[in-house]
Amino acid sequence: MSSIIQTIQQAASRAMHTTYGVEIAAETIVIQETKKEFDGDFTLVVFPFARFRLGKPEIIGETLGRVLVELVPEIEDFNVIKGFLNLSLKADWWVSFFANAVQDEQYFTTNIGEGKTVVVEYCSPNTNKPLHLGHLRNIILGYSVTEILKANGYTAIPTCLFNDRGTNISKSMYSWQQDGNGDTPESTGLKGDKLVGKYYVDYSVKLAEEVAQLLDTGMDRKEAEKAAPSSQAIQEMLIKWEEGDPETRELWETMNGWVYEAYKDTFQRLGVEFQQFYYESKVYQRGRETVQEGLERGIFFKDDAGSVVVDNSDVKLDKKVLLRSNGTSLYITQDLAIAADKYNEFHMDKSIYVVGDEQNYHFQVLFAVLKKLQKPYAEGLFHLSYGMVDLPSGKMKSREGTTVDIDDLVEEVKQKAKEETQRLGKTEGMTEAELDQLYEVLGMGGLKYFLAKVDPKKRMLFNPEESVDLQGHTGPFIQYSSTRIASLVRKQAELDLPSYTAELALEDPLNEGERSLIKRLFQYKALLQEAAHTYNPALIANYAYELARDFNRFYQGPKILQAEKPNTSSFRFALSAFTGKALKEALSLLGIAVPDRM
RNA sequence: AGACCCAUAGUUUAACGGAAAAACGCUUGGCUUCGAACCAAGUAGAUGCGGGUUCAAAUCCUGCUGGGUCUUCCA
Repeated sequence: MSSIIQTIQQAASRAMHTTYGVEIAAETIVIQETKKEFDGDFTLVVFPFARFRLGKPEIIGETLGRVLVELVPEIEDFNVIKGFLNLSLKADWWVSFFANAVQDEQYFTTNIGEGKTVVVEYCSPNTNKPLHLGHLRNIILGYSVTEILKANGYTAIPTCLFNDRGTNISKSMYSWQQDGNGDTPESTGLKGDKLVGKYYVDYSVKLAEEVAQLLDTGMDRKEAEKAAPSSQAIQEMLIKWEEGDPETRELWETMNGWVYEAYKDTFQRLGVEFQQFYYESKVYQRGRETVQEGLERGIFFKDDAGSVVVDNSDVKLDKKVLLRSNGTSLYITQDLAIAADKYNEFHMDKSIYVVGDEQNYHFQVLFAVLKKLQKPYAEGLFHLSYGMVDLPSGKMKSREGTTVDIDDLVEEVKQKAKEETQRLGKTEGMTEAELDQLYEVLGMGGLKYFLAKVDPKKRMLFNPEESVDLQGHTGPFIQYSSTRIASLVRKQAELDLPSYTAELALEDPLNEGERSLIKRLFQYKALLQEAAHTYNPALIANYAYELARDFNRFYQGPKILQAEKPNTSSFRFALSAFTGKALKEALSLLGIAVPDRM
């Protein structure tokens, strides 16, 4: 069934042909939602027709409007303002649209991705510190994109890469060796990632001191950074690790183990689950094979120093080293191997990397290299790049320990949700366990929503005060609308209303609140598709807010369950219940749950 | 030095090349209740600056200014 919008486009195209004799492809005709300060449901933009020199847009609009009313039975009326032709559909059409939607079990899904597989890599931390606010934005994006793709019929596979070896973890290991006194998460009561992160910060502090001393002796900065004892120690440790030195490997396993254990908790609390994990330590060697292959095929070359290099100047990028002169691999080397691993395992059509925009260049290079190698998956690669999260105090730096830890943050918002809930006192009769669950859902909802509502590519400011706001354009606002609906559902069960069916005769005309709400629900599918095409969860987040606002207006209007006519009550109730489903669906795409009461 | 990204109300954010929209804040009004974490009303802008393309530019092109990132045999 073609949508009403396509119907109008096609009719308009025909009308322009018969009345003016001009050919305009239906799909090029712009139809948009009518702005709320004007009368109408959809607006056809007439300005572009001006190029046919047919006269004033107003006149064309009038003429076209008259023809469309004749041609399209769903259209009831029209008005023209400048070059905008506003069309109103018959109320009956909206009513029957809604009746169909209610019966449609597939209403909140599409099948545009059927038969296609997408691998989504996200989170991907260095295993030397706790996950922080930046990761949280990443996780919400990655999780949501995965869910949005699934809702559109794609097979979406969430994966996570652990950068589990190299200098970062070595710094924590070295510092622990020096000053750790055999501390463990158990002995200190610290979560494993925090303990390891503490030593990482300690290391940086110590290194800075050493460098400062060397600078005093007149050494220049670069030299000093290299010559510092701690720095030297890391180089040794890296070599020992590569050589498989048992003691080093054991410490590495142990400390990473602490971190994984802690991450598991955090992932669970956030509700994310990965289908596949990749470990830098397992693949970093294998990237070399790909590099070798490129070298043999003459796509890469060896420079004077003996390192393997690719020249990307043909695609407006620089030269890039792919393998060090000593034969060891680089960050990009391992990404070559992982890309291949993903393809071998999943034969995906698309592969998405959710990574911060500071790595834009890296991914340009990576994708360019894979294209040169003519890999079958090269065309489906996409870097979902997002902006950094800033704090009012400035940029987060994990080396300086100025990050906002996810676990701490969640506790903080949960506490705020608790205070607000208690202040409002609407939770009588709930058990301690239920209350705790509720605070968690609300706090998490507020936090996730705050991060999800901003366009991914934009840098965003995280103000701890505002982000845990519970009023206005927030997660709890939407959750609140949902609990109102849940409450209606409970009440309705006690009433004896006629059940809602498509045949139920409406005895009252559709009012403004009802109509706006149905129109908003009408947008769901198109929006879900757009979110999948643009990999943009913010579209869903903002839609959910608008839907909740429309519902609240409707709710504040004439009574739902106690309308004068029972059939009207049934209809309004069905509209509420369906809105509740839509809110729940939309929020679930963002990993946000809805409570029954709050 | 070069490349890329960003700049919208006091603040945080929206807006397929098509009528600049919300929230927070501030000022009011609405609970003898289908839940006031709500609703309604008021308040605020020549979309950083200058050109250009277009019937139409916050959006595209271009030159500035300001902020950020990258261009390392770091990850």
